[in-house]
Amino acid sequence: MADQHAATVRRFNRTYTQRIGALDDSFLGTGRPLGPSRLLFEIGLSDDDGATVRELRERLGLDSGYLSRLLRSLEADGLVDVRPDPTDRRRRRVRLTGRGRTARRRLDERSEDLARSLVAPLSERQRERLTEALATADLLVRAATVQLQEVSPTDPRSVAAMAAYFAEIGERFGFEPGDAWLEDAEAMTGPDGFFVVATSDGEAVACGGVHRLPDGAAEIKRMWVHGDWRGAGLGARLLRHLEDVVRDRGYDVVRLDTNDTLLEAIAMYERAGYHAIERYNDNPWARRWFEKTL
Amino acid sequence: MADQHAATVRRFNRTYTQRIGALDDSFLGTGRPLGPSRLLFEIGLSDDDGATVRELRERLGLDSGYLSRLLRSLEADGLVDVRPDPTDRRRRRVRLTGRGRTARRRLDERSEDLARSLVAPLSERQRERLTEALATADLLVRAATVQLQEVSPTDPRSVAAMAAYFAEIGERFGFEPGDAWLEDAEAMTGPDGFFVVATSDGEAVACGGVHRLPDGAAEIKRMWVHGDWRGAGLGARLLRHLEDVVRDRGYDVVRLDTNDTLLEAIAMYERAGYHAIERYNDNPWARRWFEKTL
DNA sequence: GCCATTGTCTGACCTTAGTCAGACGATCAC
DNA sequence: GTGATCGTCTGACTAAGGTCAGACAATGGC
Repeated sequence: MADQHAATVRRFNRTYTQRIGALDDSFLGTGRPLGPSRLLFEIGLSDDDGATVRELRERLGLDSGYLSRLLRSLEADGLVDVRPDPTDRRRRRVRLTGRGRTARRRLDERSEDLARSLVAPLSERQRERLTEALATADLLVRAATVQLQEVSPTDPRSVAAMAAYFAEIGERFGFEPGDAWLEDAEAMTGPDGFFVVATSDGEAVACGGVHRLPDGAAEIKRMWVHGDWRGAGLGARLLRHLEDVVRDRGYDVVRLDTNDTLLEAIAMYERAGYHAIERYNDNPWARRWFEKTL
Repeated sequence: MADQHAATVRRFNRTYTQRIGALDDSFLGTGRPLGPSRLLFEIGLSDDDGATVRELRERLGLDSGYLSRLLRSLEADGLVDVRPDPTDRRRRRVRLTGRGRTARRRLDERSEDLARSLVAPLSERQRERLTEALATADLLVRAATVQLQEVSPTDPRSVAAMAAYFAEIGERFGFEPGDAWLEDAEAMTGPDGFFVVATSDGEAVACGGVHRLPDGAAEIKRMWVHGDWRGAGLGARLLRHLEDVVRDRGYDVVRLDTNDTLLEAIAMYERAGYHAIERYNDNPWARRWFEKTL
């Protein structure tokens, strides 16, 4: 079974590398070599403020020296504009110039043409099947390659994730975190607590934290999955990961609370072996309480 | 609609290049750079006779000088054995040595591990969804990138395709081509006839020919699609292509015959606008006759 | 037997991609 | 204010990937 999955992935890899990869390289190479083209493409994805060099480095996974050189070549061609970030003058912000946007648009068109020419020989029904299959594969490959990492709850990624979390429950239940946020953050560090963020392309797509309850049990809090990512099994994976770390830290009981309208979350907790218990805290927003013995 | 297909393809491309492509490169690079590794891999796909240099060049799409150099480096490492082909001493046949097979196997294992590690974070159900999606995408991408080209009916690819065709109808209907094969081949060249082969990875996966009937109509013959490729729309595409060329050559009527057990073929002809007519030839194997006005 | 063609190889050459060590200014913690 | 750290850049270097023109032997067509 496992072998069959691997075999399919490998077969697909071969097909992809030969048929699309080759085309892809040629499409990006409109006069410019691949490196600069990819960079141009990536810069164009940023908002009006542009991107910092560091962001680009992470998104593209490039060496700092190499990236710097690539930027210089784009700058020499008048395609980008690099200037210090006013809030931190060590950082530099990169933005497309007018010419850069034009070049980027041309690249975009070439890429679009390429994609169209790939599906052109197919019938409409086949095209739909292919599109559906690729969309599924895309979602799952992204989900499979999400990075789970323990970071400080005050790390920008954590803050972004928790802000999204609070915005969401604020909208749904009128919940307002107030100052509790900061106190909690502190509890989720040190020897007893921790915080985990799942990132994809450097963006936080899920998070969850653990702190110690007065009676010595661990409590999972702030568990959140980005709306676009629900249904990809990310929640279950994150939960599993949190439990693994909790176990390593010597806990043997985990508790958590949730609202009774979050049916999918409740179902997931139950599938993961949690059972309902009595109210163990005074969280006004919570309606259901769960516990699991590790 | 069309834009949605292209957008999905592009989105997938981006995901693929970032997540799998990068890993893929690293996996193949076991000490050896990518080029030699891919070559090693490709040589290992051939049968015991090995592959000719030309075959490898086509399958990998490499420059002849470059390939020659790559071969030399593998040869220097004692991984392959290159010697003249006894039937045509201009050609050279490449075969893996014992060490080559070992190296190739190691590569294979790494690739397998990589594929497994990609799907590892997913649940079994997700793995199945991914596998299914990739298999579908694989088939359709292959189908979309099949090359249709007009070649002589005596070209090795044509001969291979027709041999497969005759073997198949021989098995199903006890049909024996006898000498008719050669005469027909001649009719499918020159100004009045032609022969088209569809190839994928250099292998013939479908074929079809056209010759002129005594009354001036065109007749499609030897239309065949490889068993593994049925259901991918290749037959319809080939038929459309043949019709296009037929029209260019100034014909305005096309006819063809088939056996009544080939239900799928018949359905395809009907979908393509062919209508049944009376027997117009003395082909003992035929039970149905069709015509289409272009 | 001759000439054109085919199949492969060699040498010379070029671009792209990427690494590494260190320089240098800006910022942060105290 | 100072030392540590951060963020970016520069210079020097290397390997990989690839192109092109021609050499040369084997083969096929006539």
